Amino acid sequence: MLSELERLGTLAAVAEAMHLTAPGVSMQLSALERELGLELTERRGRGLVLTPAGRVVASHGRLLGEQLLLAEHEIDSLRDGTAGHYRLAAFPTAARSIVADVWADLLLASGPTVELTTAEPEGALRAVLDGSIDLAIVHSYSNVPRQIPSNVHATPIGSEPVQVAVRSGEVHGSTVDLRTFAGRTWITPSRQRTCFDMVERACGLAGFRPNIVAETDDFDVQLALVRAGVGVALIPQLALDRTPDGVTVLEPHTTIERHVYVATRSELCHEPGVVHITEALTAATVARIGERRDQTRKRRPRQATR
Amino acid sequence: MLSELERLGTLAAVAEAMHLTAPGVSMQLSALERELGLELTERRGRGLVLTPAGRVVASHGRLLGEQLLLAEHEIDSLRDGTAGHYRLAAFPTAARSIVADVWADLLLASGPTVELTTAEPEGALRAVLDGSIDLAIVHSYSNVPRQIPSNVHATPIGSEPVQVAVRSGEVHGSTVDLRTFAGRTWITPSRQRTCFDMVERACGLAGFRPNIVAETDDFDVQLALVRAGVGVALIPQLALDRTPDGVTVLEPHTTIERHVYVATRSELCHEPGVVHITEALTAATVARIGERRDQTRKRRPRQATR
DNA sequence: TTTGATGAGTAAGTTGTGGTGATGCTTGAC
DNA sequence: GTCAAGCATCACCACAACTTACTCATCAAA
Repeated sequence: MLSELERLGTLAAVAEAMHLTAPGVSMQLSALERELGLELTERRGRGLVLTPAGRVVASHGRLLGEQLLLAEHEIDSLRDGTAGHYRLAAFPTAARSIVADVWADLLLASGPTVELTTAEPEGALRAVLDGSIDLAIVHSYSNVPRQIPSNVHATPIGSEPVQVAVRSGEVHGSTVDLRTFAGRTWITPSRQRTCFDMVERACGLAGFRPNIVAETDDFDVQLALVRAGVGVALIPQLALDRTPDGVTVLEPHTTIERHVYVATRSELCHEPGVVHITEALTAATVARIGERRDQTRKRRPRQATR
Repeated sequence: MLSELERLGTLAAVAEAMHLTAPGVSMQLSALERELGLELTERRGRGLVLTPAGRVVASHGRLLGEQLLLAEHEIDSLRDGTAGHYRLAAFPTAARSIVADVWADLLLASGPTVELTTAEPEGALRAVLDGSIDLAIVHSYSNVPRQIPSNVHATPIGSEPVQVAVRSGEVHGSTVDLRTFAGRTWITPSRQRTCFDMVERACGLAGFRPNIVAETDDFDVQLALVRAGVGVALIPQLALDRTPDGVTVLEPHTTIERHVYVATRSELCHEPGVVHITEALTAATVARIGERRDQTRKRRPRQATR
């Protein structure tokens, strides 16, 4: 009201501009003067003008109004998913590939913002359940089904093949039977990971137990060890984008897929912002793993339930 | 409320923190959700947690709260005169001397801020009357009484002597009788100024009419003309801080004083901020004109009235 | 499994703020 | 001098915000 009064000069004009009556405005202003213990207006002729103090208060009022307008605008964008802030957890390989890709797009598009932590699927799903995380990027191997809690919704965003990494020159051809490596030493993820189970089961299906000589969750470390001739390893496609020279990647005869999902609490899964981010992640995953996989992928991963 | 809820986790705790009852808070929040068309909270066990949208709204609420707090703080300072914003007019010589001095102090002290325009006393007083200026620094010569409008209050902040400026070598000694220059050519302010009347009356009192060959309100220009030997001039002390070489300044036998006032509308004259600025201006004037004048000044300028 | 404690949500009742309309007073224009 | 414009005050009304009382859900301990 003060700000309008400064602009319009008379209380009657302010009242009209604000769709009120003059007494209403008058009472509001005198109430404010009483409350603040300051003279804000001063009669000049038939009109009212602001005192210096009134002008200061008016400018604060304008500032508050602008802030409120800003808030309203962002809240409007919240409704259609073009704004918002989400806490995202992703397993490290996804974080450094698809999340990094999407993040750049989000920054450009001034869409929703995210806050990233890296976590293995087990921990990420727990965090989704207890509410400390809004979105989790998790994975599950085709030979190690993952339990998804009942009130968590997992949207598949892509699948990638698991490949065999061997020292260059050891094996020829582009595909290979795992049996070939029955007698070899193996490099695997650490035992508490489902990635470890994936390796164990793949070898089991091929009829042998792997002779494990190194355990690490860092696929870059695994690749370095493979290169050094320490052993062989099963490594998902996404982690192979920086395969060092001296390491050859082969497709196993028995395909193993790693399915990637975006997991949220069921209540959130239809939120426009979540949908928006999920779509962006899907696009990034497709771009990373490539259309090529769309043909080879026989069984499209369906929504995982308990 | 949302912000507190984010911090405290339960609605009951929020209610207690805000000295309300739980249903009150509950109704407020559900009203907000209805109004915005967004789910802001979500039940988790016995408590309530914010949805991602809720967190965004909460952060806007916090921002608004901070802005409001800032406003309250400044309004508090408004009451004791340590904040505020005032529109100040000053005659050019005062603007470049005492106002410039005070401005630096105000910036340092984070006290009230000012907005300066330069104006000759006539215009400045008109602006004070019509409200477009809060404070005016005006002057009046001891031999040209100035009309101060009835509802304008003028506080004297200092007095300065008017000196005779002549080309160096023309006259010897430190004081001089104006009669000496009866036959000389004169440089004066322009005719519509009271400064002009001051010169005319001073010469009249000395028994002659000045032979005016140059009119300019800029005392620096007057000094340059004096130096060039165009004529002599009567110049107030404040304008003499940069007397060029080749110009000698003499005290006339009949003292002429220029009184400097801060003029405000009567309603404003006791406002703490106005008092604060007036005091600062007084201090700056004393510092400029010097304590020396306090002795020579016989008649302390009293508050001017109609 | 039952039971009690804690907490969210709903319903009904109360209060006080924020507004309107009528009226009186001041100011400025014709 | 008269009239219109505009602010302030008063009486009155409506509704938003809050309270109390109660119900229902959840969780922990017996």
